[in-house]
Amino acid sequence: MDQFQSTQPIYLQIMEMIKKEIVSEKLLPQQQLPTVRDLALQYQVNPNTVQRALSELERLSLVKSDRTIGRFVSDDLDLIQSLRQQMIMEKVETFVDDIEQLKVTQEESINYINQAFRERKTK
Amino acid sequence: MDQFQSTQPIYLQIMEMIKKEIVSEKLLPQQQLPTVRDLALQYQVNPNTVQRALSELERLSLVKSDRTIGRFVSDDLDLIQSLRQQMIMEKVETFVDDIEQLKVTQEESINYINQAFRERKTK
DNA sequence: ATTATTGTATTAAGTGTCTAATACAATAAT
DNA sequence: ATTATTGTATTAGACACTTAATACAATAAT
Repeated sequence: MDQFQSTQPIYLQIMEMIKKEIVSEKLLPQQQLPTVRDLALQYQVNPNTVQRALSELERLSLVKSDRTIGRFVSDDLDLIQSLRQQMIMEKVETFVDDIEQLKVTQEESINYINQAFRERKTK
Repeated sequence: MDQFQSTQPIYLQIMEMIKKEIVSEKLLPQQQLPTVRDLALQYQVNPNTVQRALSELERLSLVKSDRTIGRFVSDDLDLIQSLRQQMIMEKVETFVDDIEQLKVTQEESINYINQAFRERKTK
């Protein structure tokens, strides 16, 4: 489970992974997260690195920690929903930026996207 | 012109920028690049950082340097073409990965993409 | 021949990330 | 009451990236 790319800080990559799990409801509102130590084992990184990712998520109010009980996903549905929308738009804008710089037209882009989705459904 | 994001090494970001300029023919085959020192001024970074980006590009055979003359874009059209295709596919796959993790459907994705293109054309 | 310009190399210092080891604080579980 | 488990904090060291300052090598321009 060495899933990290070397060019981006690991704590940011962990943040992003957990954010995705929250907005896609793999982690539900109020659900308890694994402990810092367990996540560190799971991700094969130092507990401090997980701690850093989690405190950033706490800064965004996406998780709350009760000392000695554990950490829980926020129950603020509006916050989660608006974060999801924001993440979607950011991915879309970045993609269209990139693809335009590569001189790919709108029609070609759509074809590529459809093709990629098609390939995923077959496997 | 402080266009760099802090979480990715600058030399990689410069590499990516120049690669995009080559595959999109803003830099033509055999065209001379600015000097290391000029690029450093232009990007507002240390010459060593530019040097690192350029020697990576040289490792990929995308540029060649003639000592004391300067650096030139490769004239290998096949290489450039296949790099472009590879970059496109990588952006597409990454986008579809991300968007699926955000629980966005194929149809919704297409709508978002079309919308983003539409907005660009009006401004 | 001399000078200027090119790419290249080296050394030192500063910063951020990550790990390791350890400890503390609060409280649920026993 | 005691113990175990939770989040949190601290200190030290290793490593990669970046900057700064400087120098060298090769050759085009003069």
